[in-house]
Amino acid sequence: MKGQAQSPALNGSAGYRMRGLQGRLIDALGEAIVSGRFQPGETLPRELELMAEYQVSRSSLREVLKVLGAKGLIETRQKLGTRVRRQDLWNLFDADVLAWHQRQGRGELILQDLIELRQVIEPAAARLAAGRAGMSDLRNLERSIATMRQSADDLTAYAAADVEFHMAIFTASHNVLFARLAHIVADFLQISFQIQQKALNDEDNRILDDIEGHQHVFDAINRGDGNGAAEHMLAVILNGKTSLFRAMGEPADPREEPGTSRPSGAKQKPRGS
Amino acid sequence: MKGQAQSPALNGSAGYRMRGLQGRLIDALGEAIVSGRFQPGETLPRELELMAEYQVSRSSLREVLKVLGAKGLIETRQKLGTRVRRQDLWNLFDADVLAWHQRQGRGELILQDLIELRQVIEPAAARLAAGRAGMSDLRNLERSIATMRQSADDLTAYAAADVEFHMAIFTASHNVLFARLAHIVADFLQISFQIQQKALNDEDNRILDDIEGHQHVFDAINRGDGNGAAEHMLAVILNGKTSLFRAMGEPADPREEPGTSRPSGAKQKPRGS
DNA sequence: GCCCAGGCAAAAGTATGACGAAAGATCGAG
DNA sequence: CTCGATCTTTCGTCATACTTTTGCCTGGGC
Repeated sequence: MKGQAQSPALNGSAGYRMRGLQGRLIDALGEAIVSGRFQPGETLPRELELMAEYQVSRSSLREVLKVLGAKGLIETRQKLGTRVRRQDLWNLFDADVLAWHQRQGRGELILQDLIELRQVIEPAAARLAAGRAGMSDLRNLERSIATMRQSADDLTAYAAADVEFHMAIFTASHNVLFARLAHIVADFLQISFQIQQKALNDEDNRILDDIEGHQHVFDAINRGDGNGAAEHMLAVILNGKTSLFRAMGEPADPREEPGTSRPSGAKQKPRGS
Repeated sequence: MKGQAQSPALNGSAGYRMRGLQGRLIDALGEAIVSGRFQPGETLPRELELMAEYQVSRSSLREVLKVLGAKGLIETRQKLGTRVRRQDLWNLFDADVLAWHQRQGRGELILQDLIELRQVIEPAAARLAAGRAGMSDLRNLERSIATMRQSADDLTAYAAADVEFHMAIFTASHNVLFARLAHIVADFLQISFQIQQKALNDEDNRILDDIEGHQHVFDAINRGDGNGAAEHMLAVILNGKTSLFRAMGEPADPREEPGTSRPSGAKQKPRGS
């Protein structure tokens, strides 16, 4: 399970299989919606047309639409048809929705928002962990760091151990909502590693710093030092952030324009194909 | 309650309608799973049996199962049947899943975890808002506070305005992930208000303090003071937390918190000078 | 005795056609 | 011009049949 394929759609987070007719259709339609091919507010083709376009039966199509509806992407009502919902209603904390964004241009935007979230969440999780970690939590953390040390030359193994460490922190926080975020962060980390793999190769002494950073987090948790744990965790994330941005060849500059709402401007797209 | 006018969490967040046969079945099965009637790892009855038990056709049942699968509750594979997934794979950031927890005993547990999350997220969102809020954001915030002031005697209107304020903060952070959390927090706040309605009635001078707290948050954002915004937001949340716990007649903190018996705002991120 | 290949069967996956229900659109009565 | 009954479109639900996947069992080979 640990070494699951790095297939683009990080499966394992959704309760359905990505393979098969329906799975592919979920993927295709989800990505089409996220990509903006179907804009929010727009009503996408009726069931009959979709059946024809994607060559599936009504049952399969409807099950697909139900899934997308459960993820908050669409909303379907009788007589009105199926409409794409406002973007802030999409369930962004869903691995699939995240992955669809990832495969579009917006991926990097989400990535930055995710980093901001991590900067806030993970120090807090570490702080909680410092006060609540049990024996098994500490053992998991220790083991992850040990694996990181041992596999400083094997980047794949290193990445896996790193992911394990961060997930163990969330688990040790004993807060189910934080624990849920762990999986989101884990997916994020896997994407990050894919991006910065080359950068890490270039200067792998950074890995040693990284390990030390993780060690400091663990030490703080181990002695119940919540503030210390939070601080060191923040440092770890910020380090990862800078090296990630370097690998992306992007300025570590956050967004500059907060997205001015343009009421007009969007000319109506013609219906049909 | 059947009143769907402002039925809190249930509809509005999911892309499907809660009414109708399927909606009811989604609700019933989801709640049954969350309640533990079907334990994680356990495989629930096959489609034929479920059809018989709930008196629905196979198509409807399968669409229901697809929804629950999309929310991460279950996982269905050929030949094996439908299994309940590990709890940490459930999509807790889904309004329905949260509502199902709410309707069980676990509701209060989640409530506490949610408060912890808010203590971390909302100050951060306020901090971001201080740096990014645009004109329309500030106007929305101002309007919410004004409405709060005007409706200090009408608790329902007050609650609505309060929710609006917190959502406006998230929006002003211009981070889509935070914006997504806004809806979760909004649902939480509505539940909170239902619980503490009587408590607020008892001593409604607390409302005035509450308003002042919100005003301070706005002022800080308005002058671009990130740290100030974060601190005041934390204060607002902690105030709400204590009054909520008082209303629930529960001990304020069953769990041990790491040295935050008196949560001083001093642990904020150190900012250069 | 262990292991792998192949077939069996059970359950989900897919397809089709029909009817029911909701809700926007239309048009006539007042 | 307003109101409301009716119409019509589209999703909601149902029933049934067929296909595909996959766990499991059987049996032969090493």
